Amino acid sequence: MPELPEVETVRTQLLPVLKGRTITSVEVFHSKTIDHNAEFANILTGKTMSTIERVGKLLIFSFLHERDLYMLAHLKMTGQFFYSQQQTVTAGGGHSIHTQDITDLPNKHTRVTFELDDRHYLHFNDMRLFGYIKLVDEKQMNTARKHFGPEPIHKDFPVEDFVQKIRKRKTTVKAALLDQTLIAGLGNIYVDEALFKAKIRPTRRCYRLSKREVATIAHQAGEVMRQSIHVGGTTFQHFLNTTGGTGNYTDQLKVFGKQGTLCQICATPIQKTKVAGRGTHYCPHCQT
DNA sequence: AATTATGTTGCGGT
DNA sequence: AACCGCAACATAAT
Repeated sequence: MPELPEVETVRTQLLPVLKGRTITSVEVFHSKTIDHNAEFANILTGKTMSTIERVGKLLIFSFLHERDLYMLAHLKMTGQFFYSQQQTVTAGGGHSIHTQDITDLPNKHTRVTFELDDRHYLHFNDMRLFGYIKLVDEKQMNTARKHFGPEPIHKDFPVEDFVQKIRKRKTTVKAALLDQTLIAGLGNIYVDEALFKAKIRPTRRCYRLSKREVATIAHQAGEVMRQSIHVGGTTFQHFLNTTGGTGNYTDQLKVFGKQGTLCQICATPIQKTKVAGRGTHYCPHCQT
């Protein structure tokens, strides 16, 4: 499940290898992925990549000398970008369970392949077809940006404003933290991890949280995502980075997927329940 | 072999 | 405006 740290990992891997590269051809294997845009390949062919930005879990690609064309990419649940070299000789297969053999691309889950002018390819794989890559103009790009609230990894995250907004909500704190317009970048994994570090139960009602508790949640959300970015994100089920490797934050998860194991702080078994319609993990002793 | 859980986002309805 | 439930999908597990 790519959340902010995983998408940022992809962005920082792609930027140096794609910047300045010209797209020489585009192959679309599944039309839904590109929003059924018949001109997708035509428009991109010959375009030179420049910046890659990330807002929440959304990637925004821009192109040299193109002020009114942007490519938005969302991985949703199972989207993956893979960067591979053109094959000149047949390579032997890898045997790892989790990592993808990058020489075996495109494969049955590849939805779009971009051919680059330096004998490399960029592949977009997406098993469940929720992800998308779409071309938009500047106005649409700015509209997409406005959808996202502030990011807790940012130094000037507006804590006071966040406290005010959160405390107006009637839902559980878990539901609020998943709302990308309120705070951007958290998904199911990092919400559970942040709430564990903040010692707050996911079922707590927003309006019953103290100002200090809300500020702590924002702080811990930033901490957990910054630390995850530092080690290349979390691979829980599907996430792989652009070279097919896994994220190393998986080893540092305290509650997500840890139901039945003992809390590292108090040795109480970690519980799993459903909150806000989502699988939710917490320590019943540490989190109150 | 049919059913269920998985998780992000956007939409319709309250 | 806030909130809820569900749809969009494919696959593994039951």
